[in-house]
This record gives sequence, C-alpha cells and structure tokens, in this order.
Amino acid sequence: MTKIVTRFAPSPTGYLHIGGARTALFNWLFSRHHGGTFLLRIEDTDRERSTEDAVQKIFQGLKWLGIDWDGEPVMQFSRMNRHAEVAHKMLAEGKAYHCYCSPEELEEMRNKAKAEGRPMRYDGRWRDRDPKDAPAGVKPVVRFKAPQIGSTVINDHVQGDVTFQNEQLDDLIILRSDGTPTYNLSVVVDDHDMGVTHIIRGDDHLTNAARQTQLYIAAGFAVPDFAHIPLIHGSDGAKLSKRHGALGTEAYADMGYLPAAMRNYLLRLGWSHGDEEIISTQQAIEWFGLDHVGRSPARFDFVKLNNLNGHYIRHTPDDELLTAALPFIEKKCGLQPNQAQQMQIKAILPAAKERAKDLNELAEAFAFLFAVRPIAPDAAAQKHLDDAAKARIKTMIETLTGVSDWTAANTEAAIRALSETQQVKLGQLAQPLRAALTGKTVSPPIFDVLAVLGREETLARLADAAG
RNA sequence: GACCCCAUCGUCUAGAGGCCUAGGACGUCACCCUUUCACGGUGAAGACACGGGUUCGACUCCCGUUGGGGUCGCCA
Repeated sequence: MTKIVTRFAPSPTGYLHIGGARTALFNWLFSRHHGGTFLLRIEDTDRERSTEDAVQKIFQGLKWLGIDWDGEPVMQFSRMNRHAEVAHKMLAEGKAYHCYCSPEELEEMRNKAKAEGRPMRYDGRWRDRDPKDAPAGVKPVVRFKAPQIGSTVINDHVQGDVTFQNEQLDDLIILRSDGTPTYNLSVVVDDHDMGVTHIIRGDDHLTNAARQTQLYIAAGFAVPDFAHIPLIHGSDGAKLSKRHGALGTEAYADMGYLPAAMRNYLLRLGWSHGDEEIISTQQAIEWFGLDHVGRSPARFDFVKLNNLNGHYIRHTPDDELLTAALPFIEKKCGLQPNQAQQMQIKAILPAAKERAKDLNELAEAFAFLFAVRPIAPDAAAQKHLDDAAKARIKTMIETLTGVSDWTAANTEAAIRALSETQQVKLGQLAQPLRAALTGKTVSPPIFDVLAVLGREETLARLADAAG
C-alpha cells in the first residue's frame, strides 16, 4: 500500500476562511489517520492578488486550529518554470498548440455564445491550423488539445462516479501569452511532483477535476484520487457571505472561540461517525475517513458552534482556560491582572466557566471584580435596588459585619438565618446583594462573590448601595 | 441558459430494501434542581420535497418534476 499524501492549497488573497479551514482539517485528518503526509502549498501565481500578509494569515490560521503540515510549504510561483516545461513538452508532443486569438476575439465568442444561450466554448479555431498562418506580432497562448469525443469520468470518493462529456470541455489555456502557466496546469504538475495521492478539496473544483484529469493523462502522470467535499453555506442556504460567518479564523479567535471547539464543529459539518457529537482530535484521527463525508452542502450555524464552544470552555482545565482568557480579560476589564487579581479570577473561574459561551463572555464575568466603587448598576440591577431593598441591605450589612470568618459558607449561613428571622425569601436578599455587589442581575453564585470580594470591599459596596 | 452535483425534524446529521412506531445533537417549549444566570436531569413538539415506477416490502434502488448549489476567465 502506497503512502497517503494529501495537501491543502490555498491562494493567499485574503484570510483563511472557514471553508478553507475545513478543507485543511479534512486533508490533515485523512493523512494523519493513514499515517501519511500532509503538505501545504501556497498558490501564489496570481501576482496581483497574492500578498505576503495573506500567506502569514494562512499559516497563523492553521496553527491556531492546531493543524500542522509536513515539510516546508511549497510556493507555487517558484515552480513556474517547471510548469512551463511540462507545457512545452506537450507542445512538442502535439498535445497542445499555439492559439493566436486576441482577447477581443474571445470576448466576441463569449458574447455570441451568451446571446445564443450556449455555454462559452473556445471553438478550436487554431487547433489544427498551420502555424504559418500566425499573425505577425501576436504573442500566442498555449492551449491544451483536449479530447473532443468520449467522456472523462471522475471516480470521486465523495460524489461517486461523475461523468463529463468531453465535448463539454474546451481547449483550455495552459500558458498565457507571456509564457506563464495557468492554474489547472500548475495544480496538476505540482500535485504530481509532490506525490499527492488524494486531492480533497471543495466541490467548486469538480469541473476542474475533469480538465485536470485530461491533463494528467496527456502529461503521462498517474491520476490521483479525488474527494470533492460539499461547500459550506450560510444560515439561509445561500452562498456563505461574511455576515454568515465566512470570516477568517482570526475573527473566530477574536470572538472567543476555542480551537478545539472549532475543530469539532467543522468536523461534524459534513462528516459523521454515528451519533457521536463531542469528538476529540485524537478520536477524530482514529475515526476519520472519506466514506462518511456527506454529499450535500451544510449550513453554517453559529448557535451550534456556541453550544460546542460552551462545552469546551466548561471542560478546559482552569489554568489552561485562564491562559486562553487572559487577552480577553485585559480587553474587557481594562487591566492586566496581577498575581493577586489572578487568584481572584481563579476563585470564581469554576463558576464563571459554566456560564460562558465564548471567551468574551467569560472575561465579562470577571468585570465586577475590578469595578471601581461606587458600582454603577445596569438598568435591570437598578430594579432590585428600590427603597425596600436598600432597607434590607442595611440589615444585611449589620448581619454580615458580625461574620467573623469570611467564607462563602459562613456568609451564606448568616444571610439564610436572616431570611428566616425576617420572614423573607432568600431571593429577596440575594438579588439586592447581587445588584449592589456586581451591578448586574446575573453573576456567579452570590456567596462566592462575597468571598472573592472580601469583607472590606463587600461591606463598602453594600454601604454605597444602601445610600 | 448549458453542464455537473445535492435533497431526512428550523439546523447538523444517523440510516447502505424489512432492525423505522425514522435515532442522536443544537435550537424551541414544559417540568425538576435553584439565591440570579447557566450547568445538569426528565419530558414534549418537530423530518424522509413531490409524482411515478421496481419489489412481497421502500427513507433506502430507477425515472421524472420541483427546489437548492457549483462551474462555465490569458483568477485561483
């Protein structure tokens, strides 16, 4: 059995978007499952649109997701000469030819085809023409002499056998008039030279697969295995746009998603293993295969991502979670927590992480710790601070002042006792307490809040609220 | 428009002719837990797009219709 080689081949024209991330994940998982190799190739042949910044973003995005690649990334542009070499060989073998059509002529062909309701097909006017007819001063492109009869079939691991009639495919340009290779040629040559055995990529390349198959055959290369995975759609079923989540991975990092959650979400989008939902990366490597990749497009759903992210936040060990949350805490709380402050955060982290769907929410849960007195209650909290509540707070101050050993258990016991003697429900004491101490109606368990705030700060905040 | 692909609860999906009274997860609703919000627990509503075949028997196979998507560049 030959060693499996997969690759991810993005073009560096923007960020690593979510669809690309999933493609990379599938390739990575597939190669890791088979103990194979996963290569990275940057398709930077479009000099106009490719940027170094985008290359770095792709690297960072993959690293964030925890996807590592084998060896150095291949920069496609640097292999231009080799691509051209293959084209020239085809030319010499009569498998390709010079075409002297001007862009205007092509445009005309396109318009005519459109007007007649036909798809644009190059009509092959230079295919068998004598090179002596070449107009002077026109630099020709090189076109591939594609088979005109018969059919080309892709044995796709996801889509099954897909047959294209060769007459549907025209003679594509493999070398531009300036001598540079075009996409389909470059991809074929690179995938062959890199020894890629399995090409796993988006469904949008399915027609390219047919053209590329013809190229593989003409070049005398072995045709690799294909797996065209369905595209990811937006929540409305339409093409994934930015507002749907077609963002770069760094945007997801900023939104406070954990890489593990993202991996799990992306994995389940188009792939399944029975009823399994929470799947560790280790497990994914063990289970992943092309046979359970779905054939229909999936919609990107933030709600489910949030649920998964919440799960991973809850199950991340405190120390690890704190490290991940620190940048968010700095942003939300406006400070870099010192040692003592980190201790405070850690004290309520177990309670806070039960409540957060992302790292931003988690960080917000700590904001009350560092709020400066007097605390400004939000509108909802304000409602719990009416005159009756203030009176109760005054009583609670007296009660709490009597607590000698300031622990959550002791303050709770004191307040519970008070609720009984005063004949009020615990909630009527707890909510004003929460509002006065955190300025919010939602917080970690209130006696944990008292404990972490400490006696002095608690009493001071209560005094502020009592007016 | 031509070619190609797809079609199970709102969403992600299980399902390889009888195991399906169609399962799980998210979401929704109800109840329980409870100092808030969460978490957790229990339960409910909720789908095989439609029409023809094939078969003793179709969610599963075939054909068509409808709907959705992709591709039609000297971009990748």
